[in-house]
Amino acid sequence: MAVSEKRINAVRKFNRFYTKHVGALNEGLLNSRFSLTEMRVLYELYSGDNLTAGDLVKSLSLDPAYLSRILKKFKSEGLLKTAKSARDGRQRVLIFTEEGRRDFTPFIKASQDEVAAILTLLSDAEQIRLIEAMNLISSTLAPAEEITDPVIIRSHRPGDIGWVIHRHGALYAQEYGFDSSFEALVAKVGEDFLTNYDPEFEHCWIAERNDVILGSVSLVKKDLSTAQLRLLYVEPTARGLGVGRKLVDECIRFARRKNYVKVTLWTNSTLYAAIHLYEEAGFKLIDEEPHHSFGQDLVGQTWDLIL
Amino acid sequence: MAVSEKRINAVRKFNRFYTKHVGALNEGLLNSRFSLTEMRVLYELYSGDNLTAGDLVKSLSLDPAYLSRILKKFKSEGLLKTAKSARDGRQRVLIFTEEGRRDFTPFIKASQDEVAAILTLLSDAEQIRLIEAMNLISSTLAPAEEITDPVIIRSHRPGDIGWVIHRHGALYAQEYGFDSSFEALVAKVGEDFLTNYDPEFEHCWIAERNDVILGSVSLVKKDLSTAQLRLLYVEPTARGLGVGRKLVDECIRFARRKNYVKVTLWTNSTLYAAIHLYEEAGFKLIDEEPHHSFGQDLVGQTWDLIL
DNA sequence: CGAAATAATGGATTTTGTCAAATAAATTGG
DNA sequence: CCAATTTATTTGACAAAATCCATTATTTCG
Repeated sequence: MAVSEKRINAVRKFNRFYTKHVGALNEGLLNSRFSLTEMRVLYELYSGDNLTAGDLVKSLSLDPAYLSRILKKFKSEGLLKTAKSARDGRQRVLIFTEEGRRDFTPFIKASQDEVAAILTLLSDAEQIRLIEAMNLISSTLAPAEEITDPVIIRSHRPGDIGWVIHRHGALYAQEYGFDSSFEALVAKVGEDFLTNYDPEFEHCWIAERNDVILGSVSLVKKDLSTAQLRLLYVEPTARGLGVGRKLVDECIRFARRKNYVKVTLWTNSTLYAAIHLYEEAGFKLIDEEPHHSFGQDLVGQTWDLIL
Repeated sequence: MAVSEKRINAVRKFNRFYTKHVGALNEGLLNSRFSLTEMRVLYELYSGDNLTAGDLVKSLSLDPAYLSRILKKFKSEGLLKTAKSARDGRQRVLIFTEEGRRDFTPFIKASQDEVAAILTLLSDAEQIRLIEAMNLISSTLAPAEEITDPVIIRSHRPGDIGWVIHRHGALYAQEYGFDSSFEALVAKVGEDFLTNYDPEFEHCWIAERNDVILGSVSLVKKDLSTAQLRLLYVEPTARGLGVGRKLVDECIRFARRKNYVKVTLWTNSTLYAAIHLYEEAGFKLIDEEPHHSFGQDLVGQTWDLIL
């Protein structure tokens, strides 16, 4: 399948742009006593554990001979020490000395400061979008085996319900053409949740990675035995990470713990991704009914899960 | 304002990731007769026009002497020719010879093929998302002088009111320790606006730059002759751009146009930045009254502007 | 006009990276 | 078990890439 030449060149343009950008960042560290390659080696050793020369050769694509000399220098300076590997007598495990770790920490700090200086120029929203974009690129281009940062599920904090309203309003308008009355409905639900929230029997979960929110869901008390799942949302950029499944699972676990007998939810037939999640979790379609809302002809659905 | 360490490290992680990624791409071109730096010089010349050595030194951050040697080699190989600049006799304009252009084209092709090979592994939607993410990163990180993009004031769209709730909830919790009941109040106001919005006499303005929201304000009808300014918000990182002033001005202009007699607003005494804006716009403090709300002891203020 | 700044280059040197071969320990296949 | 092969690291010799300092030719500025 042919790929559009425009897209190819857009990617190449970004490659050149980012090469320059990283180059500029590295210049800041350039007047130190370590070269760029030495820095990369030290950083890899700093963050990894029990690494051998061979590991570094592979992960940094370095010439073994070159690396050997770099390590020799570090050893002679007292930054590193080596220990014969227990598993393989040919290997040396590389270990930072106390002094080495102390000497190198300032460079980590400097590198962090440089990035921080760039981030402070951006608004909170810009930072979030930047990191989301970076995560998207990494996970798209990374070989599957590479691990990405973990998705964390936490309880809601101030601002989170607003975020839920914001994202529902924006995304459903964009993808399904819903009008403002949908955002108004979500705002009503959100306001109701914030005002009447009973922590004993209700909860809201936020999924995030790197302090960037990826999705959310809430569970409220409908009556003594029934909980209602509401406002499930997953960022388009986070699809495929299992965020939706994790959120639904949290809901069900919480409902069980609180001795609810049933979890119910209302959704619309066009929201395939969400409905798929509900089916997988064991929800059954109870009722369907057409309605005209949010400027669209829709089919509302009620799904129940008996616990 | 401090930037989250998680975010800093997420960015640094991406930098390392992309350094490796580009490094891997470059390896493909490595067994050619050009070095990486030579390649970058040739790309720059290939895509730019009428460049001088100085231009390249700046855009690629190269040592002038080093570049001079690279160019000398290219000239001796017949890839490039130079012409004295008309504007400045010290400068030489660098021009690809026919032969040079012909010789270099295959490398462009090879680089395109390499990128194409990666893109073909992705679905159409993934390609689009990848490129969008790259564009976002480029425009976000482009050198400061290029970020003089204008701040635009526009009317609200779906999702915007949610954003207003989100940012109020998050920032006022962080800076003033307000609890969730504040977010609930904002959500109530927002929901009310969305539900009862009368475009003829009410409005909400969003300030944004590069499609990123920086602030907002709304004006609603209180009675026939009085408009109420509500929910003024400016991103902390956008302070000093005149966003707040622009938003308040819009409000007042709109109120005048709609023949309101008075604009009123309610705020709290601790919100100095906002109050300063109101004073500058001509608002007068009418009434003050202590209250306990949002988990804090506060002093509520009513300000009026007679039009 | 003369002094200072700028664009480009040459000389000398250092730093960085590469290739081939050597050493030493493990693994494999009979 | 042992010879052959493979793997992890090191050394030697060298080449390529990059830098520092000084110089020349122009231009710009006061």
